[in-house]
Amino acid sequence: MFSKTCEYAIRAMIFIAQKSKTGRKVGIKEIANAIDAPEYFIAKILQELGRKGLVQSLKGPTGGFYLEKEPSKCSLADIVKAIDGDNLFNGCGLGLKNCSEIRPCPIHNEFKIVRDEIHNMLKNARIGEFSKQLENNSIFLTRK
Amino acid sequence: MFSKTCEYAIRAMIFIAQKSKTGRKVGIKEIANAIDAPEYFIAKILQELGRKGLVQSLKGPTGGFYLEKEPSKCSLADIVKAIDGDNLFNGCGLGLKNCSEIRPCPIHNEFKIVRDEIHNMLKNARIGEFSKQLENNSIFLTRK
DNA sequence: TTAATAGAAGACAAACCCATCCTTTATTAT
DNA sequence: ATAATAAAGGATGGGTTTGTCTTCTATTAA
Repeated sequence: MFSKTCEYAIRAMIFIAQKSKTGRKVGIKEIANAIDAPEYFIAKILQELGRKGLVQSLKGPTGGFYLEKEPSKCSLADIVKAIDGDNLFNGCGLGLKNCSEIRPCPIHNEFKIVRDEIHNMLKNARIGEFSKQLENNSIFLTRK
Repeated sequence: MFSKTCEYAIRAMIFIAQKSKTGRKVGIKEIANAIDAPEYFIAKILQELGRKGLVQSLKGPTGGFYLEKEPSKCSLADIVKAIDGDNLFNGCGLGLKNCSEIRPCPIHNEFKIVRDEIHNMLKNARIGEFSKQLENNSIFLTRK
């Protein structure tokens, strides 16, 4: 469904959103540890998310990643779009470039329905909405 | 959503199902041409589908690919499972190995809903059901 | 039986994704 | 000011996916 990069990105952003609520910045090592992801790799991913304006960062001691916008402003769909592009939300299920209403592939209509549901689900999921559950340990970001 | 390999596989199977209705076998070149896919590549893919028992073939003159089972027996879900595996139908949206009801990721429940809808959509789509529309030119398998 | 045909199988190449390392730059605490 | 800290940026390697080519094997038509 999502690329590995994108999965890490979503997990990292949810974690940063939680920590950012207290005004605290989080370093790459802490993030990598918390979401059980390769350190150097999420460093790269967060660089990219930073360039896209989805996350902010500060260098030096006490530096790290944080969110300047309300975490409620950023949806999982925003992250997916930034990393994997919007092919998942707009593309043809069978990979046909010119698939459209007037030139549909065999599963065009059925696929569009589920595609839109995925899109809505991700648009409605805001990175800030999981903080309490994370603290409760009722949801998790690690592999194991 | 699906791998390129899987997209080609679905398109090829739908095409073979259509041609197979007349009892005719179709060659790789004809398939590659009809679904606008790289010839050598779908050859490989069809080999794999053959090993999995989803398609039959015969070598030599008048040989080619065909379906011995009713095309209505084979669903798109069968093809996806054969090529991409069933991670799409069972896996965690955020790539967590141990994500489950009792240890859910943040989007576990919402994701499961759309995942199941995709699965049902693909289970209900049989490769044989598109033949008439293909002949009508009301649906298409080529990129352009 | 022979020649032509067409898929099977194996090897190989290019592109992309995933992951790691190293140097540079910015910031802070002292 | 200086040293320590932490992210940014560039380079690089491994693995998988995608795509191609060549040889082998099975089948058919003549």
